[in-house]
Amino acid sequence: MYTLHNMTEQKIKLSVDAVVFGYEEGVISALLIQRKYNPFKGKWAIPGGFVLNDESLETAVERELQEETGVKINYLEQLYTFGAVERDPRGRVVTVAYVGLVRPNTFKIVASTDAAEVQWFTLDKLPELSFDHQKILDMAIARLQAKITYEPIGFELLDKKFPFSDLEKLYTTLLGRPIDRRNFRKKILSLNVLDELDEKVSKGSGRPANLFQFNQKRYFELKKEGIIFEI
Amino acid sequence: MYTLHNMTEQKIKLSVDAVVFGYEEGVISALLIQRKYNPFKGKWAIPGGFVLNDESLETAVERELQEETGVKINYLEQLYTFGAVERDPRGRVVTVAYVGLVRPNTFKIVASTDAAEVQWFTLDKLPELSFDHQKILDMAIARLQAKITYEPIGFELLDKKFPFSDLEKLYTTLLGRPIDRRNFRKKILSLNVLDELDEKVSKGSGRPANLFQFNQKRYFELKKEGIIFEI
DNA sequence: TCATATTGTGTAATGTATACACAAATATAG
DNA sequence: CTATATTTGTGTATACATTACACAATATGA
Repeated sequence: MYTLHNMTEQKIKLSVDAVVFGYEEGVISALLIQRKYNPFKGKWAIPGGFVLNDESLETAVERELQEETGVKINYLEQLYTFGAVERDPRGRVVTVAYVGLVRPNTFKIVASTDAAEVQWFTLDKLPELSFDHQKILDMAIARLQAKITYEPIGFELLDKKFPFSDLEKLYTTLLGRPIDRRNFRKKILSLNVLDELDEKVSKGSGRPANLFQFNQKRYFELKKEGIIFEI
Repeated sequence: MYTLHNMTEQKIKLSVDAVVFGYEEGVISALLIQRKYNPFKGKWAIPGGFVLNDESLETAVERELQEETGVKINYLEQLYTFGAVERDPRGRVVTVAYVGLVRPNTFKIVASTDAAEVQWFTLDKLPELSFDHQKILDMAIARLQAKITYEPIGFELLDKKFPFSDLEKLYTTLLGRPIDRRNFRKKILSLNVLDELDEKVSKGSGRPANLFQFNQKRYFELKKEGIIFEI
């Protein structure tokens, strides 16, 4: 243990990184930047950067995402802190990793500051990543897959109003296995967190679908009563 | 985003803290230290300290625990990273918090370095804590309660060989609600991760109990096959 | 208007969780 | 030594939840 005054020799830098997931038309993607500078110049990485002295970790993540990619994050949660001694060739850098969810269709991604390029990569076609970012991304995927079964975070990836089939397709994709449509619908509706709207939408052929909307207020009420979301 | 060379102005210190739980005779306790120096001199806190430049976060936790309390940790997992700007009056300190489980009867706790005192506190009689440590402890309790229902970490708090009633009492305590003995036993045994030994133990009056032992190897095999532990 | 595509819906069978009571083996008190 | 108290060990019936499964309704496009 050291008191702070004789800890001036601590040379550890603190950064934040965010694995940002987006979903569109049955495909999950992660947002990556191409590094403009060394180390790993030209290689892909998850967006992130160093924390400023007077900003919280969450603020840092949001600022970096804004700066590097133009993304406006919809849902953000801390994932894990990676502190292996040799994870950054520049020196000791500990990074607090986050998972973010966004609706890709609500904005345009634009590379800036230290990102040469920003791009969505579908999870089955990821490029080689810098640092230990593959490990971080793997953990983020695992977290997302686990979490959608016990927290209603899937809605953060869909439009505010969505047909039930979108939700079903999202879960099929995320869980990587088929879902029985009838049972899934029954279960989700029995959770009482979806409002069925008086609007229909038809995409191409087939019977038009009713639109639904996640009722977050109702969810928090139920959560307070100890009623849990589980799929 | 900043590159490392112009980040020499980052003044953030990184520490680790550990909420260490122990269990004995139906009671869960947390290990706390009494601070020897300011800030919060004389007040209780969870053990921890600053990370050295060339050690991993886990190494730092184990070192600090050893230095301050003499504890040999049995199970350690990262909990959350706390980075609020004003959480430490000395300046910006971000801390990576861990949860540790130990068997209190396997060693003697001893205060040293910056701990004036080390003591086990049962969870219903916790003292006022320094910094944001109450928040950390609350989160640690929540994590422990949640985790014992889907990972076999309860065994880390018991003796290697234990009667079934110990396990049952542990779960009753942790979950804070009564458990049906027969159903609990059925469920745990059906998970196939306990070896029933040919040893009996009798504590006071009553029929002597058979001893059981957690078979970690078997657990990992089952986990690899995707068979999950759930209570 | 016919074929094709997608949404919307109920029931039976299976599996899982819960509720519940008494005999066996020991210690202790009389 | 016997009776009583204490703790362990065990099975079955019921309620509840999950799963499997098929066809009608409503649209588009040829």
